[in-house]
Amino acid sequence: MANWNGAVASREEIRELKRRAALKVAARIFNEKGYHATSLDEIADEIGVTKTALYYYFKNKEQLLYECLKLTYNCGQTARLEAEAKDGTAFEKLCHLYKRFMELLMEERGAYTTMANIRALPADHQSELLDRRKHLDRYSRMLIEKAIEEGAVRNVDVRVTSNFFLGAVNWILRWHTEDDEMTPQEVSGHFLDLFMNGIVTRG
Amino acid sequence: MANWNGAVASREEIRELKRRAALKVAARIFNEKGYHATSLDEIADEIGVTKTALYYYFKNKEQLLYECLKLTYNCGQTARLEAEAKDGTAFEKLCHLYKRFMELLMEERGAYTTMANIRALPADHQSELLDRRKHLDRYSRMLIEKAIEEGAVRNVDVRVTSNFFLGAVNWILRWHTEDDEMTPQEVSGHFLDLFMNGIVTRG
DNA sequence: ACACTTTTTTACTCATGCGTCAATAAAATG
DNA sequence: CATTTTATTGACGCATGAGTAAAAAAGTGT
Repeated sequence: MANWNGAVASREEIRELKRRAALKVAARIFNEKGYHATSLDEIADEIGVTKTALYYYFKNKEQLLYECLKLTYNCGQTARLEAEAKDGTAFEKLCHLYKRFMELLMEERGAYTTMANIRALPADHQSELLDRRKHLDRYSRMLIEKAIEEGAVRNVDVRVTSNFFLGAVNWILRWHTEDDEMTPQEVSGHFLDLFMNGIVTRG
Repeated sequence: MANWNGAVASREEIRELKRRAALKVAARIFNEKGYHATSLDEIADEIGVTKTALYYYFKNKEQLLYECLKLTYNCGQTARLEAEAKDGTAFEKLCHLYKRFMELLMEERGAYTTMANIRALPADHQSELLDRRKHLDRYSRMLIEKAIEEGAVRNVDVRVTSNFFLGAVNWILRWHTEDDEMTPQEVSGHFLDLFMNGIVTRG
């Protein structure tokens, strides 16, 4: 057997690439029209295969949704781990958490932010994702509270503030497309600027 | 025929009340689970009638969606008209527009903010709502621009800023329920505070 | 060229859920 | 209390779209 030393993808790699590509297409359409409004035929058509081919890569439609949502929480988790690893003030960590979360979401085109559809998943996947969401949410609220104690952030309502920014972030994938004139870095920078200016303590 | 002088609702009024109640229930579930994930049976069950009864009040499921979305744009329109009528700076008008829009959305429990499902509507309703959305969006962007010219708002990117706040607002109906501990006024006040502090010019 | 595996398709089944129709119940009218 | 109008129901037709099984096609190694 020829060995191109990794220059040519192996069958396994090709399979994985196709899987990712399918996920990406699915996520794009989910973000545009919503999970339930999207049919597998539609996703398959877009890729250029028949629906049945998808079943070769994914167990079912729920699996597709589950993996898209998992990518979203992976973005959050990565951002959180980075923020935790960093040393600095809670305010700095908060900035890092949000900035990276947004960047990763926009870069990872297989992410899907509409959490309403978590309900469509079987119980075990559902609770797994809800737990991960809670984890991220708790961490972000904790940082806001600490940043208030530090004096960097004024005395805002943590719940309202958290939901405020979460909504703005979740909305991003609805209007920012892959070929947008603005890069993920620009958008996330701008968002962070708007948000942080809204909550910092003023001299 | 008895005339209770309006103290007792007439048949027409009762019919209208039932219609509104049905719309409210539908909107709540739409906001929770999404339009396509919601069945008419589910809505009917919640009200305590059968699906067929709904057809006595609404032409079809799309009609239900259309009216929920229309309520959303009515909120926006009302807020816009009030802002236009007010005299004052663009910044003041902007505050009024957003504040009232949020308040009305939360008060009008039949509103549904997930615009992705506009696509599910027939072409004429679709373009009507898209037009109304565009109208509101243009007005809000115009106010931001004017407020920048006035010097009240710093030189932010209008498109990004507009999407930032729109996302936060659209998300409200996902987490704020009718029996929330915070009133619509409190929530909208807090949101406006966060947003405006993020964009104002600093001395 | 041949056997064998991986990938994709064609042709189907089946459940869900929208929408309709005719029949019934409830309410108003005279 | 009979009659008509209003409101609601139960039982169905039908389209859509998820999911399956078996066959065909494409690819790989000998």
